[in-house]
Amino acid sequence: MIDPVLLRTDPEQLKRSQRARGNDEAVVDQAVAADEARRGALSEFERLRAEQKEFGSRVKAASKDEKPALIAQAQELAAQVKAAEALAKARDEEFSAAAMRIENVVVDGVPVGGEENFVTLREVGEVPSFDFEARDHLELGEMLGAIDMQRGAKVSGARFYFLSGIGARLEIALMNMALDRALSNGFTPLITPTLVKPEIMQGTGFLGEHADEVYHLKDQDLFLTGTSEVALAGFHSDEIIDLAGGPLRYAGWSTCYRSEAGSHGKDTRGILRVHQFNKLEMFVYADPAEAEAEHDRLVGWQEDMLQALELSYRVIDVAAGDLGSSAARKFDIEAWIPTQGTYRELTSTSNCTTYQARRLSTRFRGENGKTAPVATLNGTLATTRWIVAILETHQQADGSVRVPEALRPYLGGLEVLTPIAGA
RNA sequence: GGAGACGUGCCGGAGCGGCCGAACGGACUUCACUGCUAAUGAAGGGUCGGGCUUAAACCUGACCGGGGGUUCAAAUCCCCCCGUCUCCGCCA
Repeated sequence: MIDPVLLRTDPEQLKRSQRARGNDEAVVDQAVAADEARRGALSEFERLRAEQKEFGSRVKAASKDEKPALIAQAQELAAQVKAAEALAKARDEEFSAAAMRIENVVVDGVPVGGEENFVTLREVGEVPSFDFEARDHLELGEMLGAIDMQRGAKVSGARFYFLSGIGARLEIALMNMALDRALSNGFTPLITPTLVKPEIMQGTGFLGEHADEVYHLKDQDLFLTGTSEVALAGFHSDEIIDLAGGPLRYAGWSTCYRSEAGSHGKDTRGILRVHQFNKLEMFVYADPAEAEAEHDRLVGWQEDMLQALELSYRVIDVAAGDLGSSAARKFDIEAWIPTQGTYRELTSTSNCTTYQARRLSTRFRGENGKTAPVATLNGTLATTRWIVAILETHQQADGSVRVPEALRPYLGGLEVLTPIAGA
């Protein structure tokens, strides 16, 4: 939800943002008109309601003979109030619907345009090269007895898998390493619900353009979350939180579910794109004034992880047209995947400014003691997908995989993953 | 799954259908007193909107778990939903 005051005072700014995203800017004018209609209807209702209240006390004070006449008048007034209230409510809903169509105002400097218009901020690490034919992550995973797609498909269908043996350990190691780092950066760990109510799903904006990618349990009317961001954003909904001691940082550990509707035939091999995976997600509630600085910190912590895992990557500033409706800016970190000869997304971090918090009603007390919406930010710290980059980047000629030093403590000191016999 | 009780402000806890945005405690803020703290005394408060304003002040509406309804008038009466607690049963 955009700031309604901004809508009144500076609709041009909203239009500029809509244009940068490639969205319709007419919705801004529609929202302005709806806001006026709403306020007019509200004033009328309030005027009548005040009159009714005043009338009510006269009825009470009236003598027995006066009462019937007064009550008759009051009944008429009551009907008017009821009609005015219904109108005000309808106008308010129209305004909300119109305002919801406006997406978050992008931060200055975000590249204009669509998916292909991203700007590369930096490339880090040397792109790995091999003096042998590199194997892809699935081939390696099968040799190591780490990934079992066939049985995944047998049990649950396409895009499901088992992580077995060292594969299972590798994922846990990765997640634990991320968690340790999050803890040392002051994050509070949370293991979150992965089924949430419709209003929480709605509030986080995932029922917008991503609606068809979300699993829905019809009988219970619950949604399976595609990221713990959903539950983490809902965590402080309808609350006034205390940011006096700095931002509130949470690290959410959860399984994530994505239907991947519309991506048939894409990334069908291996665990790059799957229906279910694990993720450690950073989520921050911050003073809006600190949001951009915090966003940079989140990217920094993500880069620390990739560097510790000795991966080659680039950081991109995602273009306005490719941002989710809640995001004002988004940085993706993409790791080099040798067998694909390209960079693939391992992390994504968004600054949602106050957009998400306004919808979920999460506020804080500013210096003047007044409440104001907080800024929310989120970013990936580790996911199952990272295994793809790790296996491919650190593979050796015999199909073994060198374990990056930083990860070894989480694998009982293991230095190399070796293919299992008969694989 | 069955039976019952309950959901009021930051917390505890009252509340006859109109005098209730809500008694009374506590916490909190400010002021006074005290060498400091404590204690004591006094005063003050919620949230979200609308109007008028440079702003404050001011006027005004909504909000007593959520949503409907009855009534001239609802925290108070009725219905539905959600949540919490207790007991019984069942499964772990």
